[in-house]
Amino acid sequence: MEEVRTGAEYDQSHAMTIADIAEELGVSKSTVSRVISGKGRISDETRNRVLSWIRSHNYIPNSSARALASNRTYNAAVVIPRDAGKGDKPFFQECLTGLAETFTERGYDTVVSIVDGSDVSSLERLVRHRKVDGVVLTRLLKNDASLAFLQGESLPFVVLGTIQDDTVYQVDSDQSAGCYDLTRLILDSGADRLVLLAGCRDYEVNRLRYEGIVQACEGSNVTLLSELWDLQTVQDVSVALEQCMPQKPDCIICMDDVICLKALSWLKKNGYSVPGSVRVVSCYDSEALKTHVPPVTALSVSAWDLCSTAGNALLDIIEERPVEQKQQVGFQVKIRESSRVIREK
Amino acid sequence: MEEVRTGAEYDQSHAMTIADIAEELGVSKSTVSRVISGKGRISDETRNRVLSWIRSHNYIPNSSARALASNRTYNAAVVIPRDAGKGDKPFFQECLTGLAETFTERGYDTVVSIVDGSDVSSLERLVRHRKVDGVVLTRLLKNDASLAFLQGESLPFVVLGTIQDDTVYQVDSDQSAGCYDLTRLILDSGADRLVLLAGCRDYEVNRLRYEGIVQACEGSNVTLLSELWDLQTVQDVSVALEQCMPQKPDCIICMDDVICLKALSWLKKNGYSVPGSVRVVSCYDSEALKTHVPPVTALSVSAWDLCSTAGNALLDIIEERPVEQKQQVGFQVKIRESSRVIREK
DNA sequence: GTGAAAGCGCTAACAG
DNA sequence: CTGTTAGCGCTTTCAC
Repeated sequence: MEEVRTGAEYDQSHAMTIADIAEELGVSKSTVSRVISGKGRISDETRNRVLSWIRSHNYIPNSSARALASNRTYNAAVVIPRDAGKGDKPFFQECLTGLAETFTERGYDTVVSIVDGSDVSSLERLVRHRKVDGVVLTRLLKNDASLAFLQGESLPFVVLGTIQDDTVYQVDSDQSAGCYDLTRLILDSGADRLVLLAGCRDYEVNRLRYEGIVQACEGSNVTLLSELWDLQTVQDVSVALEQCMPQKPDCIICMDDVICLKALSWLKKNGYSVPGSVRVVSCYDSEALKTHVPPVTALSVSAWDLCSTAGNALLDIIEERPVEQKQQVGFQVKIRESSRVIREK
Repeated sequence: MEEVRTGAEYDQSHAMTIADIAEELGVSKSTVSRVISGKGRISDETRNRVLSWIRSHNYIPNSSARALASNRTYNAAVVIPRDAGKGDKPFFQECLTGLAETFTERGYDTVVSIVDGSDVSSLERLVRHRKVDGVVLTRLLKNDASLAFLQGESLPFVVLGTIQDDTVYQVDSDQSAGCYDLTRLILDSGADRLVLLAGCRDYEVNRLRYEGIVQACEGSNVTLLSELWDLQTVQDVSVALEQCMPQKPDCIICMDDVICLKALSWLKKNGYSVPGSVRVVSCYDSEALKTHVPPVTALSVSAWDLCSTAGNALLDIIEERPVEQKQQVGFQVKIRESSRVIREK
């Protein structure tokens, strides 16, 4: 039974095919194909014979052939912004890991596409070459080029984040609600002189966070002392703080962990203690904030939840299962030292 | 010329094929195939006719078909440890970005495989399904399971890191030499009471760093006051420091940025100033170290150099160009505040 | 339940 | 230089 190909099993170039299996087992190729795909009726006996042969010979089908014939690659793409290297590092890392894991579990492999601002050529190639069955976008800009491109193609995709257009599948934590809660927490504990240190206005996520913050403030008839936008560099943050610290804020709201860390570093250098002279909170949690001295109060969303939801949604769309257009995952306000009330007002 | 398929160009399911092109242009499929692949002789006229048709119709070949026929997927895999989420984050992120960029430039797409310790099943599937033409491993453990698996397959691969076996393609910075230089620097500026805070003994890279450190010490007839290994958690590092600070070291060598940050945090909490009461250096640089207060002296290797070298090496192997078995990229000792000499001895 | 046969879209000898 | 002819390995009607 095995004399013909002995030893050849280890040679990639002479890998077995369903034809080999069919021949050895005295059945037809289609029969073998059927038991592999699980489609069509097969007698238990035949199925078992084929399956056990496959297992014992460690057969794995050639996916290019399968892709060509079935028009399905069993690959899914995840799009990562090139500048993930700066800034929100852990988040995209976790996204990638989480998505890859979800895909793997369901028999798909993960292709990455790094896009740089509006240059989505790598994504374009991937999609046009039909190398993937679907795409998940891990971040959304205003006028997002990847989004625009994908909307023009007829390929399933889901975005991590929130977007007005409800023809696109999206999963997000409720950023507004989260920031609302976080801000409420601050306000309720007596703060009323708030400043906001924010990042790039182009990010949809920042808009949503802002919305939540402002809503909470309005609810308490508080207005932000200052709001500084488009903070990128250490320099930017320093300038922003120099500008707003004279206003004697009692709490600084940072829109993400990166800005927050820069702010904390400036505060320390300039002799402000946290939370003694000013309290600090962040709308995005990270390891660094957690281990900071003092630990920083922050809004925490589980990238893993986000990704497993998004990944499964994508595969469901691909496999034509029903999927909700808009899904949300939970968030948590992690209350830590940096927002402690030192002196009651 | 376009009347037949008007509008169909936007429909993935009716994408054009070389057969369509051949027909419309009155040439044969192989002619079209030849101009696309650039193989074989074609008259300039024919080539231009085909090329301009392709461009104006925005034709892109179907890669599954190409893969099946040519036995080449134009995909390359990068293997990332699952626990990249904890610890060395930026490094793997940069690796992925760097490799993806290199691959893209040369017409390949990037497939990721997250492996979890010795569970390399996702890599196995990828390789056995023949979904990639080659693999780069971004980290090496002692008895690395991915390595072992790949050595059994006849698929090109290159590893980031150093390994004894010189049948495997490898690219690395000279970790030993780098750590040697770093340690020398410390010793030459008068330190002689050194302690080492180290991570997992299983990492080849840690062994190499250790080697360099020890060599430098021997050159100066200094022995490490203590060396603490397998430090993972904040807790581990605290215990380690509680144990070695009573020995009054004048410099703490941390094997990587993660350990270093934990150490710095402990030192601060426990009233030690850096570099005042003790100097601190790290064998691996990171953004956090650079922006730390004070900035930390560290050995810096450019993940980007590493990756572009490794990525190109892999593709060269795949495309059967000559490649050196072992390549090294440079490193730099970034001298910063944390190792400043406060009181000359 | 199973088999025969016709592709999927591209590549690669082999002729001319 | 270009066309003809087989496939690559799997899926998928359509018969039996």
